[in-house]
Amino acid sequence: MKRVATARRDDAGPAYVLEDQVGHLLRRAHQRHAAIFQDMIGDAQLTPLQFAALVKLHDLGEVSQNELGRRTAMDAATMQGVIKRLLARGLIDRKPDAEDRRRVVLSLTGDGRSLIAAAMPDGHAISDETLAGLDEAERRAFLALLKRLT
Amino acid sequence: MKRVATARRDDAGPAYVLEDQVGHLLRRAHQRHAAIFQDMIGDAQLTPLQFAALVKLHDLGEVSQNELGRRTAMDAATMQGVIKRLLARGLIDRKPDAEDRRRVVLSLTGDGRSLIAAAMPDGHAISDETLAGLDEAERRAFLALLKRLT
DNA sequence: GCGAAATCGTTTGTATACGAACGATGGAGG
DNA sequence: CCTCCATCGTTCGTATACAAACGATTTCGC
Repeated sequence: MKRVATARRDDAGPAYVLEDQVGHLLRRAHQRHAAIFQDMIGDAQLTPLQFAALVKLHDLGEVSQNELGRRTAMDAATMQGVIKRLLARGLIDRKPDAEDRRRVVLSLTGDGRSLIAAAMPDGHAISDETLAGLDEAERRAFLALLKRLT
Repeated sequence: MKRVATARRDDAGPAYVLEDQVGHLLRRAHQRHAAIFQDMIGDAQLTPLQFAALVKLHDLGEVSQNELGRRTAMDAATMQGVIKRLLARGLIDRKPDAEDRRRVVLSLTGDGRSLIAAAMPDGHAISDETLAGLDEAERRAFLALLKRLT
């Protein structure tokens, strides 16, 4: 008897189909989200990471650079670049921490505060559009499972 | 009556919670997968994209550079770098296409073929470990939903 | 045929992503 | 007090990721 499902493969293991691998699918879904983000973020001209950093600064008020990195899942080296660009655009402030001289304290400027407040609805629309193919129940199920993979 | 769930927010829209956004979750899941990949790929010293390119070349035999990019979801500029590094390691060959002088034809070398054959089981193990938190039914449901987001 | 449009591969510039190493500082323990 | 260790922010090197523009080539429309 020949196996039907695996056709002409004689080895024991299942075939490695790139399109079925979770890593490949995660990468493609992330690509699509980034494209949607860029299309829908509008005038703000923010990248997903810059948006995330501003949102967290909006939530937290003042926070050290490394702590902001942990809250937004960026490592210290990546944080450098993101912070540098937000500083250059005058969206955030930076001052030394009085109690720990290793640290710097980050916070939003007035420009940063109004820009992220205006962009917040876009953030919701972007998440919505990314999940456009799924109905409400499927979205809840997908997000719950996705959270367990982090 | 005050709303309980939204506490002190007076606006109409839902709060923007970074940790609940699909883009942020996709990014973190992809980060975790990349870390697992690096841990488990072993001696082969391949990145996820290099692995994907070799797998597709293994499946297809000969293919143009742009076509390989489409099959692996890489744009032409990204492809450049990946192909350059695989060429430098002697894992792939490159020759002009006789019928279309714009194209180059890519294929695996003997080294490339044996390396990807040896690494294929690692690919399965990496996908398995990435999904470690989910049972069989959850994995199927998650992958089916994830495919619909690409 | 022939001019326009599309495709192929390349290069440049910007922005993640992260390992590794670094100097400066802070905290813990003897 | 003083040494060891951890943490903070920085820099360097490598590898995606993609927009944009480019020259060379092919195909399409008429």
